[in-house]
Amino acid sequence: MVAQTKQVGVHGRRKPTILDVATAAGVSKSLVSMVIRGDDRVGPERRQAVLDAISKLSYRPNAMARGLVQRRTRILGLVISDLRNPFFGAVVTGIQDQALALGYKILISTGERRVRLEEEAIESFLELRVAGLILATSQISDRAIARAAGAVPVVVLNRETADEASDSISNDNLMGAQIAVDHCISLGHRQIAHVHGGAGSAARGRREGYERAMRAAGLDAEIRVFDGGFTEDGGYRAGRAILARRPLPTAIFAANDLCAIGVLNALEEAGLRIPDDISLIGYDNTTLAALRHVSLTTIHQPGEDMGRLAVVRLMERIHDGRTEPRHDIVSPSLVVRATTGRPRPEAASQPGRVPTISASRTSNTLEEGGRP
Amino acid sequence: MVAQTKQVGVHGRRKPTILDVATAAGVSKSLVSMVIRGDDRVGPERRQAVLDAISKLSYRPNAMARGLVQRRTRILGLVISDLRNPFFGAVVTGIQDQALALGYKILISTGERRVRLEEEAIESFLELRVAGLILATSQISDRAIARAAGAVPVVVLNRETADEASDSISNDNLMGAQIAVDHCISLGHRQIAHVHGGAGSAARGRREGYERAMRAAGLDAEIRVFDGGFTEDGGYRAGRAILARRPLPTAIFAANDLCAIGVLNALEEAGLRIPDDISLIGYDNTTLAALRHVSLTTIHQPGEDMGRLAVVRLMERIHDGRTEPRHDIVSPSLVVRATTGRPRPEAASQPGRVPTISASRTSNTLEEGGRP
DNA sequence: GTGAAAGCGCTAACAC
DNA sequence: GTGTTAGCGCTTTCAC
Repeated sequence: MVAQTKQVGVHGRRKPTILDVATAAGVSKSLVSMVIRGDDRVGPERRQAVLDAISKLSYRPNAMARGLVQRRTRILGLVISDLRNPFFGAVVTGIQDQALALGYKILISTGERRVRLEEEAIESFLELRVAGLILATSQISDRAIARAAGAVPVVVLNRETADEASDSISNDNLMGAQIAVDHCISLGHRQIAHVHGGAGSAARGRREGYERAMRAAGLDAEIRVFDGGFTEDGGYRAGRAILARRPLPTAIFAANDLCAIGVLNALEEAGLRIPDDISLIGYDNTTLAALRHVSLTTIHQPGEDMGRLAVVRLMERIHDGRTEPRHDIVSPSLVVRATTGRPRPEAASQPGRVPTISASRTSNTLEEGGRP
Repeated sequence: MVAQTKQVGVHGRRKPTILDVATAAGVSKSLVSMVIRGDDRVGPERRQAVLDAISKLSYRPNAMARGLVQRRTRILGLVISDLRNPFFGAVVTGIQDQALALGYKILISTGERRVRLEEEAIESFLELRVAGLILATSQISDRAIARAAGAVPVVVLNRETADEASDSISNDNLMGAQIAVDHCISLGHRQIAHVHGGAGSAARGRREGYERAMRAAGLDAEIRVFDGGFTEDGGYRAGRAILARRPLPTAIFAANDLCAIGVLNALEEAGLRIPDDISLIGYDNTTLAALRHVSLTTIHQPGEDMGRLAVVRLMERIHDGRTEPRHDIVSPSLVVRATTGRPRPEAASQPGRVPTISASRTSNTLEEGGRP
């Protein structure tokens, strides 16, 4: 009765169950269960017998069966919209660290920036009965978030939720954008353009911050917003659009690092030198920005900390039964690297230089750009 | 009997089951089940009643219960060692595409380059009874792979497995490395160093290919291997090590793009110009290499295709019952960008080049460093 | 300490 | 077409 042989390929073989282990070890089901769960009131010899049987059969407990009966899992679902954005690498590290420390596993799903897929990913996690959900995606609808939050604790990263039922952790995009703009202004720039990040709320905040800072500096008339997106490609297109208009801005604040890189590509392609001809500043302080070869001035947000905090917030709901929403806002900060400098004294419209690929922006370009 | 109220926070509430839906709709469990599964022999009015009840209760089928009884899931597990390596972005895209098309979902887990965590991730997937496993990690032990392959179809990416039970898909690292070295040689380089990628088998293959190509060209005496790793950091350290020895190589073949970027950083920091002073070539053709600002000559491997193929191979085992292992090797190809060029003809100045102020300064540094 | 029994939520025959 | 029934593999009282 134990060994029915219905074999389809190597893996069609029926996997051993706890009952098989019990039989092999000559004990009962529950004894095996206790051993697996580390219950201490099991005799050492029987425990060993069970352990032997487990390894002999290479038995692996069925997480579904266990989850079913316990009515819970220790899995946290993480939905990331764009795996290629290195900012999420930092976030994942933080989440993973904290979750592991608390005995939870994390499973990641990505919709590859397609809203439909992302919502399906959430749905799948919910069907799997994950203990909590971390949403690092700006594209999903509020409705979808509310739906999810009705079923399981949810924390949303870098997105303002009007939702009462979910927590959120964001960096202060308004502040970050203002810091970025103020940095440019303090260097002497006035014509500062912004490349907008698209539909998400993080993008909206950054844009809003940009406009506020410009207005606060009396630069209302200089506000220029170009459509871009959170991708290199979007940035590249925005860069081309910027180049097509006159006068050129003397500084550009891009929605995020990826986008800034795209802008950078477009500018360099046109023979402009950064920061001599145009200053450029990004957002996120990803590893990309830190590459010495890129050396992008940017706004730092503490991704790892945000990831860790997300798990903590989840646990408060899961274990402590908290129900009031919490919305944490972490402060961004400025990281000055090599893509921002003083504007040229003379009008900025001489893209005639021959750009050599590697020497276009090395150490003493700053001297030249800074010359009075 | 249906509504027992054991409430812990908002989410402690017992989630609706198929029975609740049946009661609400005034039908039986199995009728509900049929509706959910899209069985066509259900009357339209009852179907609608069920659908209404489902949405009213916001019922969500329990994937664990379903999986338990069906003894299978339609989930593919993907273990990635390093989310920050953009090469895997492409791989994930390919896998996701193909899996979705075939009605499978994918779940990703990462060990953040820590072997222990990666093996635990595999174990978790196995306990979850995933239908198949894709391993994109070079660090895991053969033993662990064999273990996994004993339980479920496994395909390993970019790693040679001696294992009989699992499939693999790799690019031809030997060939790729040879292409890289030959490219350098054809440009006139002889002193070509290699930055080794560490413990993985992909790294080993690339190193082996490097050495073979060098020997084939009669450059046995010029073989220089520096420890690096598949990270920017490792590359940076290797770059420093290279700089500390004389004579400097005229070209460097790095284990992968990330590593090459690190080398690049070290070289530029020392004032060297690429490719004028030293040529540099990477591996993977990640988005990183394609950034115009980096513009790294590199070896392309078709990540998306490899991802898609991985899913296909899995399906062959899952559905067609294939049991003989298949080991696919895809061909890498050369992508020439801006980091490789002819070696300097012994400290002579390069005509036809328009050096900027900074460029002339940095080239001086090199002459000094390169003098015997 | 240990074993028997009762489900967890669902699907899949199998009757009606 | 529709309802009834018997488990899937596991944990968890509760007797012994």
